[in-house]
Amino acid sequence: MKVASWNVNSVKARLPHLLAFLKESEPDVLCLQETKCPAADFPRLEALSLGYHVEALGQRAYNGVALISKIPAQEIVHGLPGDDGDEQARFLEATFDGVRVASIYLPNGNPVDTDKFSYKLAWMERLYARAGELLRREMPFVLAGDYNICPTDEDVYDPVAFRDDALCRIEARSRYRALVYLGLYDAYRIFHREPNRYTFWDYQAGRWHRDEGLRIDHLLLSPHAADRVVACDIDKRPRAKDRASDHTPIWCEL
DNA sequence: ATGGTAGCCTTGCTA
Repeated sequence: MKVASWNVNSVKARLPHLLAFLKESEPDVLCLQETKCPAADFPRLEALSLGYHVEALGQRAYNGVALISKIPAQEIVHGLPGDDGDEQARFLEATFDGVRVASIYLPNGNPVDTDKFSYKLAWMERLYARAGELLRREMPFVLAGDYNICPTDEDVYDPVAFRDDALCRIEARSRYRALVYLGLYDAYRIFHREPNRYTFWDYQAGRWHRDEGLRIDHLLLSPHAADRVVACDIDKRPRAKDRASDHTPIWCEL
C-alpha cells in the first residue's frame, strides 16, 4: 500500500498537477492539506474519473484536508478529537484495508508571541493524545501531513535564521519529539540519513532554485506500520513545475 | 532595511 502526503496550497489552483500526480504515482491513499475550499466545492468528479474516492473536510479560503484513495474510506473521523470548539479544518482520519491513515495540517504557529503559537502547541497536545489512543488499538497507522515542524537543525537550510520561528522553536520541537517517543517512526529517516533534504521551499527569494528549504512534511508510522514499510521518498518533480505548490509530495510503501 | 511570492477574498490575511 502506497501512502502519500502533499500540501497542495489550494486544490483548485493545483488540480492539473494533482491529477498528473495521481496518474504517474498511483498512490493507494493520498493525504492532502491546504485544499482551501469547503468539502462541497472539492473537485471530486475529476478524481473519480481516475478511479479515486474522495473524503474531504474543508472551509472557505484557509486550511482544508482530504483523503483520496483507490478503495473507499471506512470509519471516518472528521476533525482532531479533544476540542469541540475548534472550527479549523486540519484533521481527517480513516481506515483503508486495515491501515488507519490521518491527513494532518498542523498549525503554522507564527508569530510566536501570539495566540497562533499557543493554538499550535495545544493542537499538538491533542495530536499526542490521539496517537496514544491509536497505539492502544494495536493496528498499523500512518500520521501523514504538513506538521509545520523542522525536527532538527539538519532539516532547515538556515537554522540560525529560523531559530525563533514557530517551525523550529524548542516548545514545538519538544512536543514533536514527545509524539515520536510514544513509539512512532519518521518513515523518511528509516531510509535516508543525509541532512538538508526538504519538502517545502518558499515561493520568495528563489528558494527552490537555491535548494533552500525545510523538511516539514512527515509520515509518522506506528510500530505495526514500520514493520511493513519497504520504501519512503520525497518526490521533488511536482515542485519543479510551473504554478507549483510550495510543498512537494512525500510517500511511503507499506 | 526592505521586500521579495502565491492564493484566497477581506485591496488584508495566511503562509
